[in-house]
Amino acid sequence: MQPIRITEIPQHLGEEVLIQGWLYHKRSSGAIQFLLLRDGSGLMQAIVLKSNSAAFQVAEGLAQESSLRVWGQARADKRAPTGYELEISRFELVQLAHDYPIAPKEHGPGFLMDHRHLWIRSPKQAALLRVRHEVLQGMRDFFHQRGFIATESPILTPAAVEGTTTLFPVDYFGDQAYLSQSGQLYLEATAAALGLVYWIGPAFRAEQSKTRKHLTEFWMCEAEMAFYDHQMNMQLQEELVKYLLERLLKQRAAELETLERNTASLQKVLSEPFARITYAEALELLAEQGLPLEWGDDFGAPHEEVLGQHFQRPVFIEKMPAAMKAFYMEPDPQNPELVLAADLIAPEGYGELIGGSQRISDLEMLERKLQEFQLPREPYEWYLDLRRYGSVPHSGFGIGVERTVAWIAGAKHLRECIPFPRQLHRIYP
RNA sequence: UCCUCGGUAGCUCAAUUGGCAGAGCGAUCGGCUGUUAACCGAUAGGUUGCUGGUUCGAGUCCAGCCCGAGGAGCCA
Repeated sequence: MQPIRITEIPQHLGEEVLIQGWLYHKRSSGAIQFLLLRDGSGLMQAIVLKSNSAAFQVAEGLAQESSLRVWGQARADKRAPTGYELEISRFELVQLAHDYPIAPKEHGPGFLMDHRHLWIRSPKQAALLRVRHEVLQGMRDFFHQRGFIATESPILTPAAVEGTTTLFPVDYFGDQAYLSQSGQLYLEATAAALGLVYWIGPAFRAEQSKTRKHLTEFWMCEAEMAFYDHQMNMQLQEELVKYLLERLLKQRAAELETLERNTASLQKVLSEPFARITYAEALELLAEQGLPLEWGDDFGAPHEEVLGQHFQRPVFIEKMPAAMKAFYMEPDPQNPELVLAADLIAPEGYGELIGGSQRISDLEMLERKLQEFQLPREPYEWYLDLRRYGSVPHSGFGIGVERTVAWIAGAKHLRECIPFPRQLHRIYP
């Protein structure tokens, strides 16, 4: 008999089916035992009656997370937690588990993180990982549908991309190399080769960050578009985020339900355009809200919170002072003190989702900027080549995978939005 | 790196002014004819993070260290 997955049960009511999975939880009441099974796709209740003595005996000896194959009749039953249950006729115990460490009760974050390899089996964590899958698959589909080429940037890099954030050093046959903090510069090269490109890959930041919004190893989806200006860039970002939201609300409603996500605020985001304000307007708004900033100051967590609260939807903040952003950003033709960059701030306190900008295409200006930012020229020679040979206006952005997952899923902490998070002083398991 | 809080059974937590180390969950055994983190009874389970100090006596007070959590800065 071909096994079916728990999510397929509604299509097999009244049939004898085979489910392969693990025991999530067990209850018993005299002549009946209730087994809560999980198979990776979902949870479902199975029952064993005492009249089936062979199966009943096996069920009595089962402990949490024992692996098994069960055969039985699938049916609808209002008393079952998911509305469906399986009356077991036969068992095959694959492996009997003993003393599973994670009990069906509350645990502290330290304990759960030490057992992350097992924690991901619990319903909410598994749901988060399915949401993550859908977000990543959505990104791939979105770009593929628009004719973007999926490409790659190197993880081992010879120099800092932006020269600012702390990097993880790696010994590279005696030379100093670093784990990449962004694939952007390389994407600019592939965009000049392929036109429209994107990649999804890890980024590494050795910041001593210790907050729920940061990981030392996280995933970014970065896109780079030849002949795109700043406005087209923001438009594409908005379309991507809305596509992901719409897809998740449709395809992963069950997971969002498991996660107890209030989807009304997400639905609302779909119904209207994202807010767009300039850095100068943001400063005015923040001053009105009692959080004044000096010109040139970057936003902190409380400022992002206030902006998100004010708009109740994602908000682009564009045209920041050039000095507070990266060297490669195109100056605003209206005011060269500003750059054609935009950050997309998520609502509900989830922080910065996207950072993007139009890139400098003029060779002389880029050379000048390297000097202003006191960056060495040699490591960037190849990057300058892109401005020597067929330079075009181009733009791009990077969207944080975990932050997108956290926002859509309503997760409190980024560490739950990646299978094995890497955090300050935590690299086990 | 800075600020705040914490570390007691496998887990989540109690323990009065410094005076016999406790409960629930989990585990094990038994009971219960539809459970919803089922319920009822029993059993096992401890170097109170580490080192030193004060004291007749320290889980409790003091000092140092280690580890964890939350927040800040930085960013995606």
